[in-house]
Amino acid sequence: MNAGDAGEDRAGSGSGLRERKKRETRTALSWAAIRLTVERGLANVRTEDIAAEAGVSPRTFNNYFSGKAEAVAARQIERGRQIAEELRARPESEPLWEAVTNAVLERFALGLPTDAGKAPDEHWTAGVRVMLGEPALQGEFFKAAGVTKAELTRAVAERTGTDAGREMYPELVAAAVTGAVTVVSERYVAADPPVPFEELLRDAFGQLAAGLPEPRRKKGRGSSA
Amino acid sequence: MNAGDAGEDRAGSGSGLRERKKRETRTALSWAAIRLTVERGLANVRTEDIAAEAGVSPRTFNNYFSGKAEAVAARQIERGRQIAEELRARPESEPLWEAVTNAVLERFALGLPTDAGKAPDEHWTAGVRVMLGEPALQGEFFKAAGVTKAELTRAVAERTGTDAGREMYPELVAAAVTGAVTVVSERYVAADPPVPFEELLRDAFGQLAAGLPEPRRKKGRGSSA
DNA sequence: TGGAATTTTGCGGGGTACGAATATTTGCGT
DNA sequence: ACGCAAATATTCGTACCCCGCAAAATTCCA
Repeated sequence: MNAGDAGEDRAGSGSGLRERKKRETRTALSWAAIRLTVERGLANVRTEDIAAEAGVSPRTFNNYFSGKAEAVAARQIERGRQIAEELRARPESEPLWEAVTNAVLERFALGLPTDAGKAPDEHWTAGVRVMLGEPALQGEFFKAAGVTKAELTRAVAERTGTDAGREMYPELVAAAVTGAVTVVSERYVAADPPVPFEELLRDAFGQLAAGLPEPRRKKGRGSSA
Repeated sequence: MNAGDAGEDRAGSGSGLRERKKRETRTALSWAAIRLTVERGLANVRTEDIAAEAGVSPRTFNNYFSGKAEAVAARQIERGRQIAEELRARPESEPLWEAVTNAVLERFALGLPTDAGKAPDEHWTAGVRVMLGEPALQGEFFKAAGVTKAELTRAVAERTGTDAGREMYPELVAAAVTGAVTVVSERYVAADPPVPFEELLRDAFGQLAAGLPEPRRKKGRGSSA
């Protein structure tokens, strides 16, 4: 195998020194890529810098990631994977929407400034907003969402006893959920008078579960949430 | 302005010679990129080849597109734009879901082999399937879907008289729709006993509009759609 | 402990993206 | 019709990126 290859590289698989080091290097590289990008902007970060930051040779960087963008997005993929994992772990008794909501809240909304007492660090969050807007990264972010969708599809299929190969249902749910989470996250980050993540999420999922009913507007006013 | 820049470059804007030539060059480049990629695979296409195919200098290619991937995806973006446009053009009387369904069918399902009498050309369609799977392109494809989502968001907001800045509703609808269309397209392309596009689409939208109800499975079998 | 499996690394080559300067084409006023 | 100004295309040069290859270093396990 060639280091970062797609083999059974899953986060918690092997326990040998080898596997652990590989995972550590991978995380270190991804983390370095993120930090440098937030601080200087993607264009001013060379792969060489990232490698140096993680303490490996430049060539090794490309053994793990095919490019800067992929390295930055690796974190999001990991988070998505954890959400799917959490969904599988929810008790069978929970209705699907409740389980999904809880899974997202459990694994996604952790460590967010409004919810935790972290130091928001204006400089950092501003940089993050810039990073999320980088055109060269958005493709990879969407791609990450695609991976998450795939994992959620499997989890939903399992949970509802549906055959994802035959029915569209699990994939439709997964697509709607990832889409909604994306929307919610953007709103959450951009909200100027900050809004609790959970509130936005429940609102969004509520609309989805209700079939996205068209808000009948009376005369001139839009209805308020 | 520098050729392919983001200015008011919209498909049907200016009518001068300048604007037209620009649009023609752009389409020629995108089309060339697609054709060569389908025939040889993305890795065996140099930007130089694409430029040559379109009859411009290599440097000019990069004045229009930031890379091969973007050039290939340009077509999809255009299609998405047309769907949003069609949605705006649907009569106000149509309920939202119906209007969306019609808009998609009108502008998306055109020229599909099963529906039209085109020559399927096995060689070509096989190449297309390969292209759609190219990892280096998927990011850009997702990005294209993102652009479409944005356009749909505006169209839905207009149509339902909702303020997309305040309410999540239009964006949620747009996200769910683009997600569903993606799922449907994949199924349609992969279906071995071919299935009509319209059938899949109505099924998917039906489930969305119904709130994606969890199919209560009885004992051992999944329910059929 | 010793060899097998795996990973890291340096090197080299083919390409890509883009800034700057220059040439060319188009739009438009007179 | 002419010629100037603006927009666009081209040429050239540079920095960087991605990856194949094969040698060196590390880890595994019997």
